[in-house]
Amino acid sequence: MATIDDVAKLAGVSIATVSRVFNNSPLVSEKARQKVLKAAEELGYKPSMPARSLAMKKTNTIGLIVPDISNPYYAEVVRGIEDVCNIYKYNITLCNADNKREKEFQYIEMLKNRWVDGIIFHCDYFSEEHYEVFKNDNIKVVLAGRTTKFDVPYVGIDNFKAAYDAVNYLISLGHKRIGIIHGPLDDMKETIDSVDRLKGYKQALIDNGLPIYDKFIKEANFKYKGGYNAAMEMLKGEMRPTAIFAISDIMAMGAINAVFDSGLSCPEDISVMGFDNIDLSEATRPSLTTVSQPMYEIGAVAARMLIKMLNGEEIDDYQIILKHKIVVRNSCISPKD
Amino acid sequence: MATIDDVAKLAGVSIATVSRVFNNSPLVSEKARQKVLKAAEELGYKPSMPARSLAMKKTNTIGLIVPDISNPYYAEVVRGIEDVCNIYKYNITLCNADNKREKEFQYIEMLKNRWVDGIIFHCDYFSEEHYEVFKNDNIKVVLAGRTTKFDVPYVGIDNFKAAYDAVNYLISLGHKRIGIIHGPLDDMKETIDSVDRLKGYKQALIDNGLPIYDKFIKEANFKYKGGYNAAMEMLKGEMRPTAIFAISDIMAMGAINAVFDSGLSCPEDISVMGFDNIDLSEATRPSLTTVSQPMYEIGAVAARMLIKMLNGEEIDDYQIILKHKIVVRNSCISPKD
DNA sequence: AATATAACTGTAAGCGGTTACAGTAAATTA
DNA sequence: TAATTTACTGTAACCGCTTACAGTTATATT
Repeated sequence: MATIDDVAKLAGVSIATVSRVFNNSPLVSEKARQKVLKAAEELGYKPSMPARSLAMKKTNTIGLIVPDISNPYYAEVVRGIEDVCNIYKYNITLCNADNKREKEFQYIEMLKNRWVDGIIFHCDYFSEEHYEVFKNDNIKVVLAGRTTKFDVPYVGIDNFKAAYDAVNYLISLGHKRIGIIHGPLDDMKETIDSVDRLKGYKQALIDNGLPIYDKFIKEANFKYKGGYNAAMEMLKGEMRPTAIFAISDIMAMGAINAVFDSGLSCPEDISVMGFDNIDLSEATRPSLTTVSQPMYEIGAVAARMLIKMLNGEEIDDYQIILKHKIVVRNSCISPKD
Repeated sequence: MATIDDVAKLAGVSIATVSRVFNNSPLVSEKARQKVLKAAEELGYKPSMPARSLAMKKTNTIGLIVPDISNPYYAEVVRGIEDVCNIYKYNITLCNADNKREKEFQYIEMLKNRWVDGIIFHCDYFSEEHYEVFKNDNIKVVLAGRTTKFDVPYVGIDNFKAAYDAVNYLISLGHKRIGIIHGPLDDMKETIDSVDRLKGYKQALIDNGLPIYDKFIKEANFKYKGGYNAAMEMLKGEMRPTAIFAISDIMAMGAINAVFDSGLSCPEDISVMGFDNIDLSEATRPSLTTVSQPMYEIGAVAARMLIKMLNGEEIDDYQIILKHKIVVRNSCISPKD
């Protein structure tokens, strides 16, 4: 590969001039600029990023840590991130940490050694430990899809409110016995999706003067099968709910099929509501009424914010809550009784 | 951040020794090694990748170009890639090219300037132009999920054979009127998924002495709605197929719902077969009989091959065809008549 | 015409590492 | 004990770029 020296020699100028041309410095005469451009063209020269990074202490790269890219939810977020990074000439280094603390820190360490300009971090739970690491190493970071009590920039949604609204919607339809299928709760740490959504669910019931039945609260693993099994159990026995709120669409799909396999029909006997509004939620039968999360926007806005931070631009708000909304389709109707 | 000089000073050795320690050179005394390690520990020193990359002309980074990460199919492939890259201490730079030639070349150029050690390339159609670019720039590349007639390493599946097997399966069930919903054909270029699968479909019919009806061949866009519309049209009018083969699961889901919305039932009236075996294909009702593509393995094997190439290791086979298989579920049964 | 200014241009010192090569001290060998 | 070998260690050049600073022209000013 041609280097800056080759170009300088061929163009008959110094390497400083070549560098200036490629950095759009105004300190170059038009004549010199043309000579350099011509020489570069001839040699197929493009500046080497690693060399430039070393000299400028800037890599134009953003590290991206997500739990699992093969999950459609994160894939959509990442797409949003990549799109805006591409616009601003940033590159993305992708890391799958599987929500494992150890892997996360390992990746953070590695991204640091690679001098990434900043990190977009997406995890289930942003702990104090995370906070400390980012703070001590002075790493520019924005949290995607998650809020936190720590002083860290983020863009996410209000999970509590979203679940609250969802359950309220079901109640407004006339439902009084509403089940929930939530995700793993760990140690009931705050600000996990599952915890917040579960809280929102409970609060909605309370605010409407409805009782909370433990039998109607089931934990699953965010997978289809998990949703299926949880719903199956919930539907066993005498008293069953008239509606089930699954906090992910995938689990909701499992729930719908569990309803059918229990000899009941959806939505006639049991309404099922999802969360996320993934592409396929309109493909189920019945199509899924769900809470829509703006996944692409979460990614795009987070990336935009980070890039602004890197450029030292003014930022109005470091903690952004994007709006969720209820998408009404066919899986929820008023109960018969 | 501490540099190698800081460590050298603190440890009372030269930077060469520090470098040797971090490169596991045997040319260091145990005493010196300990001093260096201690000093590094104390300063929190880790070698800078950009500097190292410049000196060694190796970035330990692999460029990854896919059409669209938000498509679950590619997301799964990417996960496979990332997992093995992580094992071998490689990093991934992710690029979404949307199957646009221009974006692809732009990204290739950019990855080159970043001195990535190699590229894993996933596109719909690998053209001569692509071949030339990779060849001229002497870029190490492996194609994922795609075969080609050019002399380029790849790991993919045999789309022709896969479609052939799928249609054969339907025929073995007793179907004689089988429709296909394929993807965009462009200019009928070779080695596009769609073209190969369409050919496999036709060949299976021919080999079984069945007629090919144009009416039963519909083009769609790999989306749910596209599959739905294509199936709807196919089901209109007098003569309709008894089975529909959609070359992606998503389109198959559309087809299933089109069957229902036509007042027919699946699989009793119309069998529907998919392609890919994405996670959700077991979540549909009826669950989807489909051709399984080993997406994760495609990614993992491609990454492993590229890394071997980068290490100059021996490689048995530069062109690997992974096995597909028919996954029998409930959406296909024998026709009534 | 001499001087000041503007407009470029080049030299050289980094950026943080790797590594060839030369040097030194200790251990072996003769 | 001297010579040779072994086992480290350090010096310095280099990787390809940026940029401060010191020129060097050409142009404008007095």
